[in-house]
This record gives sequence, structure tokens and C-alpha cells, in this order.
Amino acid sequence: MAKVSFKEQVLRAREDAIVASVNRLLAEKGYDIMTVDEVAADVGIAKASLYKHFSSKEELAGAAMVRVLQRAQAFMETLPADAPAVDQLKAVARWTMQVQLAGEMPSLPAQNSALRSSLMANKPYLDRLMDVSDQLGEWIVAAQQAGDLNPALPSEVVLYTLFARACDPVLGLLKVSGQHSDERIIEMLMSTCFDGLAGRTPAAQTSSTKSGS
Amino acid sequence: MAKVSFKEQVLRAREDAIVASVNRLLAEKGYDIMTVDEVAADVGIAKASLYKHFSSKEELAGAAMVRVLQRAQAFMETLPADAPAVDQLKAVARWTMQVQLAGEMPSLPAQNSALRSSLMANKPYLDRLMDVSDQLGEWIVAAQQAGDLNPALPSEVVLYTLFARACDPVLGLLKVSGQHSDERIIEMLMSTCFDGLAGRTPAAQTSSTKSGS
DNA sequence: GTCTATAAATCGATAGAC
DNA sequence: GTCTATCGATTTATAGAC
Repeated sequence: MAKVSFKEQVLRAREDAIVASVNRLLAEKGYDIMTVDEVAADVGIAKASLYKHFSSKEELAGAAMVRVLQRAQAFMETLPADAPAVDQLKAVARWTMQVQLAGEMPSLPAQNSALRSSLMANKPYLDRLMDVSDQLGEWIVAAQQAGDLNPALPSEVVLYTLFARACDPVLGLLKVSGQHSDERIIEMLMSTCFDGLAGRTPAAQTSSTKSGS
Repeated sequence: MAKVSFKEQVLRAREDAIVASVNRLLAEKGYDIMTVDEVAADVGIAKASLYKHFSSKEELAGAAMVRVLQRAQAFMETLPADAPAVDQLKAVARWTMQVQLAGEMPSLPAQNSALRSSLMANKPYLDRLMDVSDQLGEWIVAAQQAGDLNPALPSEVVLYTLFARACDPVLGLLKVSGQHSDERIIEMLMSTCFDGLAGRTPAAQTSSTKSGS
């Protein structure tokens, strides 16, 4: 059994607080606008102290991404293993939208090459990304074989689309418009995601059940 | 009749060149990473000269957005006025994806508040955005009445979704993967956009028609 | 209007005392 | 490990000569 000293627990807790702040600021402002001074002020420590825990701004972003992937993994483990694959995918999609509406989905720019290469060298991040992608990939293939997802789409395309919906700007636009409840926003975007703008539900089979919530 | 001096024509041409450069750099790197020095170097003039034409970086971005909205308007005017509304919408969606794959779709961060307030004070931009939105809005309502778009979706939701697909990161991800031609990428994303990941085409169940095409 | 040169401000990262 | 203070680099924007 690993012994964990009290000091180490405190250190852990502080780093958790740092990563939680980074996560929130990334969701609120995005990577390029977020400053390290801001993070330090939000946590309530000096910037130099921050750099004792994380050696660069890019590492802070990586830690926040690892955190959200961990949360996704934890959520996926709560799903009943015997449910139809398409329901697992819908549950994950709904969860990512809830996280985003709660202001807790960190968003990184798609084009910052320095940040991207840093992430591509971040093994904890890559490992978890692979795990999540593999699990989703299995569900995608199974759902296609069951006829619940369009089998003409490469699974890669479905995977990328689900990731993209996790940070879809439409969510934020609809939220600030203030005309719909969070629940309605999510149901509408679930509809456009799985049934498209044309929106014919394949009425015969899954008239889709809302699967609780 | 407005007289246009030769000097004015040259000035116009230079400003066009500037905005074209900004447009390309915004598509390639995004607003935050793009620097004014880069723009000046790309155009081939000194930075101070650039500021004689546009008084800030934000104005440069606004001019690029006006340019792409003008291109969209020009494209929409080439569409046959008597075609079904859903076909007009699909044509516009396909066009935006082509522009993005060509590396000519400027992308602004969704969260840079300084930039956003600058755009909200940019009348030429707002005017053109309204014009494009109004035309799309008409088509959306018509397509919903014709039963070609899900009438349960507020037209606002459809409009936002179409705008979001114009800068969907999935396009770029699939392009760099290099596994599909540009045409196939666009057809797949058109499918996920209008028919969803489930992908049942409406043809089977509605008694009607596909309305030509 | 175009240039060179520089001001003014911001931000990531570090030094060094405690 | 935490702090204050500061460096060094980058970037937006402008001065002033031509």
C-alpha cells in the first residue's frame, strides 16, 4: 500500500484546485485569451508558485484535458454494459452537452500549433484519449451493425463528429439567446446530431425512449 | 455617375489584396495566432502602411468577415429562384464546406470578447449578416412547411447549425487524415448534417417525391 | 502613402529572498 | 513552496522622415 503523507495530500489538493480553475477558465475564455496570471489569481496563489506545479501554460491545458477525459471515462463506466450501443453513444453525447452547458468543457483552439505539438507529446493525455476513442469506436461499430447508425459512414467520421458536438458553438449561442431551457437545447441538438436537420426519426424502431435522464 | 480616379482604383486593389491576405491567414491560423506583422509581410507592405488602411487588427478581421459574407451573397444569387427551399439550403451548406476545404473560410474565436464587441459595432458586417440570415431564414421556414426539414426545430436552431457547419472542425480533421477526397468528405458531412448520424434518408417512408433534384 | 524605428502594453517564465 | 519583483520576448499601434 502506497503511503501518502499529509503534505502530499495537501499538494494533491492544491493541484486539483489549479486544474479545476484552468478547466473553468478554458471553458469560459479559451486557451489563447486565458492568461497564467488569471489562473494564479483565480486559485489564489502567486504565479511563481503555479510554475512550481506546472512548468508551462501548455502543461496546464494538458492537465485540464486529462481531467475532462477522466470524467468522461468515469461517466462511461456508469453506463449499463448490456444496453444497445447506440444508446451508449447517445448517453455520452448528452453528457458532453451537459458539461458544456455547465461551463465545464475546456475548449482549445484547433489551430494553435505550439499547443498541439505539446499535447501530442503529452503521454497521459494521449493514453486517455486513446482509451476513450477505443471505447467509443467499439460502440460505433456495434451500432452500425445493429442498423442504428448509418453504416455508410466510416467510424472515424462518426467519432470526430461526436467529439465536435462536445464543443459545438450552437450550444452557447442558444443558451445566451435565453429562449429555451437547458434540457430543450440538449434534446434539440441531440435530434440534429443523430436524426439530422431533416429529422425524420426512424419511427419504426427506436422511437427512442429518452432513456431516462 | 460616380467618377473613380485611377488612384482610387489602385487604393481599392491594394485594400482587396490586404483583405484577401487576412482572409487566408484567418482561415489558416485563426485570429489570435495571426499577427499584424504577418499580414503586412504577406501583402508585401510595411505595417505602418497597413494601419493607414485599417485602424486596428479587429477591423481587419471585420473586413475579412464582410468579404466572405459578400461571397456568400453572390453565390446565393446564382441559385435558381424556383428550386425547392431545402435544395437552396443544401447548396449553401455545400458551398461553405467547399470554401473551408479550400482554406478560405476565416475563423474567429467564439469567445474573444474584445473582438466580439468590435464586430457588434461594425455596421457593414451586421448589415450583411442580417441579409444572409434573412434569406436563409426564409428558405428554412419554406423547407419546414414543405416537410423537407424537421418542423419541430425552431428556425433559429437550424440557422445556427448551418453557420456552425460552415466552420466545423470535422472537415479539417478528415482532410489532414488524407483518407478521403474532398468531394467524399463534403458528401459525408452533408449526410450527417441533414440526415444525422443515424442516416435514414427520408425517401423510404414519406410518400413523397424527393422534390426532384 | 510608404517606409524605418520605436513607443506602450501584455504575457510567459524566472530569480532570489524567506 | 510561497512570495515580490523583474526579465525577455512578442505584439499592437504610432511618430516622423521622405
